[in-house]
Amino acid sequence: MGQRRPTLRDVADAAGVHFSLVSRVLRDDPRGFASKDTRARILRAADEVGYRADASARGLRSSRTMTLGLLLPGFSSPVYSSIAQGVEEQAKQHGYGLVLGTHAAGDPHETITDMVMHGRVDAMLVASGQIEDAALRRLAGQLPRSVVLVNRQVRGVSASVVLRDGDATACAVEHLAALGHRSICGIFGPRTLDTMVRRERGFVRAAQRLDVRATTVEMPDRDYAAGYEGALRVLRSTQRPTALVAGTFPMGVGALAAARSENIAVPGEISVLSVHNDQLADYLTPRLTTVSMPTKRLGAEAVELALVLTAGGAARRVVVPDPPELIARDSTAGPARI
Amino acid sequence: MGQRRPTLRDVADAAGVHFSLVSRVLRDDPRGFASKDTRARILRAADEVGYRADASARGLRSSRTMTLGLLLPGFSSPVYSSIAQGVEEQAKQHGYGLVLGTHAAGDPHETITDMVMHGRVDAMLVASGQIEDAALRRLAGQLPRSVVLVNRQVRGVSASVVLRDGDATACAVEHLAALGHRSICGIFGPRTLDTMVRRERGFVRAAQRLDVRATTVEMPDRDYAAGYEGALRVLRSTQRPTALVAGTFPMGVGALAAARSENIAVPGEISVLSVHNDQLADYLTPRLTTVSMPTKRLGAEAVELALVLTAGGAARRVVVPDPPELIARDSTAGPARI
DNA sequence: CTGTTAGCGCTTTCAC
DNA sequence: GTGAAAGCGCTAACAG
Repeated sequence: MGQRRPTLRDVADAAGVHFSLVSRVLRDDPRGFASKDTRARILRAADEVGYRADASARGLRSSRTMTLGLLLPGFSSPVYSSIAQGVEEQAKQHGYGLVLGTHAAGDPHETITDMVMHGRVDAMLVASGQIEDAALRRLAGQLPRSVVLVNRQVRGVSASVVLRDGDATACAVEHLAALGHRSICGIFGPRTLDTMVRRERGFVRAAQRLDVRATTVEMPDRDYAAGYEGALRVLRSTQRPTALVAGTFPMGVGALAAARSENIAVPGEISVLSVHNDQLADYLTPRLTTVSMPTKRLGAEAVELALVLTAGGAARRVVVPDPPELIARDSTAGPARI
Repeated sequence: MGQRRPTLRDVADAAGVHFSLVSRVLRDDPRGFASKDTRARILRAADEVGYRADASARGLRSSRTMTLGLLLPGFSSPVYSSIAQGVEEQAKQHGYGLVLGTHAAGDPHETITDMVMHGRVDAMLVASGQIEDAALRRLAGQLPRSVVLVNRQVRGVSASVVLRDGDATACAVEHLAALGHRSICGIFGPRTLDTMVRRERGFVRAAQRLDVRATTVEMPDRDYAAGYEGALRVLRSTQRPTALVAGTFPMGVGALAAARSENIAVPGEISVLSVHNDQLADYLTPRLTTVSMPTKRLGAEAVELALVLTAGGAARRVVVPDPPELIARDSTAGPARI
C-alpha cells in the first residue's frame, strides 16, 4: 500500500549498476550499449520492480512531453469522433499520447495556448470551426511550430490538413445528374467555415459543368436542426428542386426529417444525400445515400504533420488525396416523371 | 522565433525579486503574501514576459499533474460523449485537465495502468464496458486511490459512479402500462455489462408489479445493429408483443429501422422506446420516445469522487440520484385494438 | 515580508 | 562499458 513509485535508482540498485546506465539501456540510447549481460540484468530488474519512467521528470529534462493536444468543438459530432480516432491511433503509433480539449467551456484560444505554453503538449491539433480566422492566425504566428489546423484552412496559417471537400459535393452532383436530376439544391453551413465554402463551390461548379440547375441555401449552423430548417425552406418553395444535397451528415438527417414532416416522399418526390458517411445512414428512413470522406486518415495526416513540425520540418498545407466515394443507399433515385 | 519559454527566474529578474517569491505569489501560497507593491510588480512582470508555469516541472516537484484520465470504449457512442462532456467541464472547474484514451488500439488495461504509473494523470476514470470484471478488480487493487469506475459497478471495486438504470426501465414500463400495454419485450445488451443487468432487472420487476407480461432478449452487443437484429427477432415471433423497450439509444434506433423493414407501423402496431435520450430522437421516424438519464452529471460525479480519492478520502459507490425522466415523443401510443 | 537552499526523477555530457 | 555530475523549472522547508 501507498508505495512510492520505483525510480531509476531503484532499478539501478537492484541491478547493481549506476542509474544513468539504466536510463540509457531502457531507452536504447545509442551512446550507451551495455554488455549483453548487464543489459539483461537491467531489463530484468526494471521488470521486477515494475519501473515506469516518470512522465514529468522526462518532460522536464527533455522538454518533450510526447503528447499531442486535440481541440474539438465538442464530443458529439460523428465527423469529429472519426477524426479523433484517426488522431489517436496515429499518435499511439508514434508513442504519443493524446490530450483532448473541447471548448464546451471557456475561450478556445486560451485553451490552446495554455496547453502548449504550459508545456503540457508538444503540439496542438485544432479541429474546430468555431474559432475565428483572426484568432487562428494570431495563434499560428505565436506558435508556428506547434499548431496544426485540421479540416480547416486559413489564409496566413501554413500548417493544415483538409479533405477534398469540393470533390465530395461534385461527386454528389454527378450521382444525381446521372440519375437524371436537372434541378438540385445544396444546403450548407455558414460560409465562415472554409469546408462549407469548398463544398459549395464544388457543388456549383459541378452543376455548371453538367448543366444542372443549382441553388444553394446557407444556414447559420450545420446540425440536425439546421438541416431540418434549411430543407423545410426548400421544400416549401414554389420551385421545388428534385434533389437535395446536405453539406453535412447531420444536415442530411435533418433534411430527411423535414421531407417526412412535409409529407414529401424520399426518394419518390425528392432525392436526398449528404456529405460524410456514418453508420447511422443504414438505419434511417430511407437509408441515406452519402459521400464518404477519409476522416480517420485526416486525423492521421494531421498527426504526421504535427510531428514533422515539432521535429523542425517545414509547414505544409496537406490535402488528403483519397477521393470522396459515393455510397448509394435508398434516399436517391431518378426524379419523378411529371 | 525559437524563443525559450520564460521561467520563474525571468519573471523574478523583471520584477527585481527572488524567483521563489514569484512562485508563491503566482500560486497565492498562504506562506508567501508579498507586500501589495511587490505583489503587483510580480504580477505585472509575469504578464509582461508571458510567463506560464511549466507543467512538467510542477508535476515533478509536487507529484500532482492536475490532469485526469478518461478511458472510453470509443468516441462514437452518444452516451459516452455526454459523459465525457460532464467529466471535462467538472475537471476544468477544479483546474484539472483531461487526457482521453480509448482502446481503439491496444490492451485497455495497459493503457490505464500506463497513464497512472507513468505519472501522466493523477487518477483514471474508466468508462468502458469492454474491460472484464477481473481485470478491473486487479486494477483497483493495484491503484486503489486512482481508479474510478464510471457507469459501471464491479464487485470488489469500491470507487464507482452509476445511474439509476433499474429505475429507467421501470419508468419505461410504467409509461407503456399506463398507455394500456399488457405484453412488452425488452431488448438488452450482453449481461456482462452491469448496466444491462440492472436495466433488465428493473424492467422485469416493474412489469411484475404492474401485471404486464414481459419477455426479454439479450444481444451480444448494444449498437444500432444489435437493436435491429434483436427487434427483428421479436417482430417475427408468433407472440408479438405490443411494445418494445430498447436497452440503449442506438438499439432504439435499430429497433425502429427493424419495424420499418418488416412493415410494422410504429406506434400503430407496436410501440418503441429506448433508455437514454439523444438529440437525434427528434429527427427519427417516428420521433423516438426515450427515458432521459443524467449522463453529464454522471461524468461530473466521477470527477468529484476521483478528486476525493486522490486527496486521501474514502472510496464510495455513488448512485447519481436524479431520477430517470420519460420524454414522450411519437413512437409510443396505446396498443392496437384487435 | 523576502531570500536561500535542497531536491523531485530524469537525460546528457564528460570522464575513466 | 560504465560512472559521475550537472541541471531542466519548479515547490517547499527553513532562514533571516
